[in-house]
Amino acid sequence: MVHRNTNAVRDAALRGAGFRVTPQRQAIIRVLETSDRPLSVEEIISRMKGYRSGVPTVYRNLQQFAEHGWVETLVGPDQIMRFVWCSTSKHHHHVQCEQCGRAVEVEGCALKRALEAMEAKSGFRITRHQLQLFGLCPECKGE
Amino acid sequence: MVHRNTNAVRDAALRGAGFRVTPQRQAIIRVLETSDRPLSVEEIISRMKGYRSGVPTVYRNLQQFAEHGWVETLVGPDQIMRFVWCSTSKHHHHVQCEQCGRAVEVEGCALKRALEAMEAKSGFRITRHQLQLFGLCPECKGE
DNA sequence: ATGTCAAATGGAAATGATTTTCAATAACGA
DNA sequence: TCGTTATTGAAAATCATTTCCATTTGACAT
Repeated sequence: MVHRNTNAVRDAALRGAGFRVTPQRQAIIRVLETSDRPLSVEEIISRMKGYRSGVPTVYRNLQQFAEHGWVETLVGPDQIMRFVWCSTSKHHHHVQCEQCGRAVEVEGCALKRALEAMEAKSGFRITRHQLQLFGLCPECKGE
Repeated sequence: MVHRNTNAVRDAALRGAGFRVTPQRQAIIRVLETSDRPLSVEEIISRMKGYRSGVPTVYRNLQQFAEHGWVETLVGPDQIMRFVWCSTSKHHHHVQCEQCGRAVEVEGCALKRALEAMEAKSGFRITRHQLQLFGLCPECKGE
């Protein structure tokens, strides 16, 4: 029930954005939505059940999804692109656990005041920012 | 006078960190110190006066400098590594102008309060963060 | 000065993630 | 059902970064 409904919502979103509904796209979204951490293309493909997309297809779709604000693309020091599904299209950030790798969204953005201070200091008008947070998740910090 | 003094300071810093003083290292540092924006390895090499380093040498040194906190490595969506010289080893951020590309350091970090709010929301203990700021520099926002 | 030796360099080759090409396939409106 | 057009994916290309390794060089001791 829930599952079927989720799929319907997803397909409607795809169509609404002008996408055709293909099993590849569905599979990519399904994997990202159920992942608790950012995934590389390789990881996305290996986690697909029942359907295996080609590499270029996954890259292409992720790029398109990113343009729609559905996924965020993260490039760490290892130079590998990783992708997180964004449940909200509102401005938000991700915190990732340095121990277990799990990442969660932090909705909203508490940076307003800080950005104003930095604008004053630098003389720049700050129009865009990207914040990556790392730390310990509730479980990992517990021990 | 000033120039000679700057060189002496730089060489002393290199020796102090256990590096040998080579013309390549001096050239890399000189280019980064006098750049008003992050540079790729290709750009660093093409800006060297009088001395041209090999590509692997530049990468190796930049990595070492980054480990010492002398440079910050930025990887943008174009997947190319760019490097900025950090005049201070204290925590700071960089704002880059989206129009002209110029980047400046914003010393200090006004995020303390914001990070506490995000810790409360997420349940994570935030230990590290990376903030990239973009906007318009004083000149470019003027028109 | 000179010798010694580990650190440093750099050309060439390797690596490997991402992108391009293009022919085949499939979604979807008519 | 059919035709149009987006989408897919295997293979090849791209290209920034890294590795290899033979050669050079900085720094210290003699």
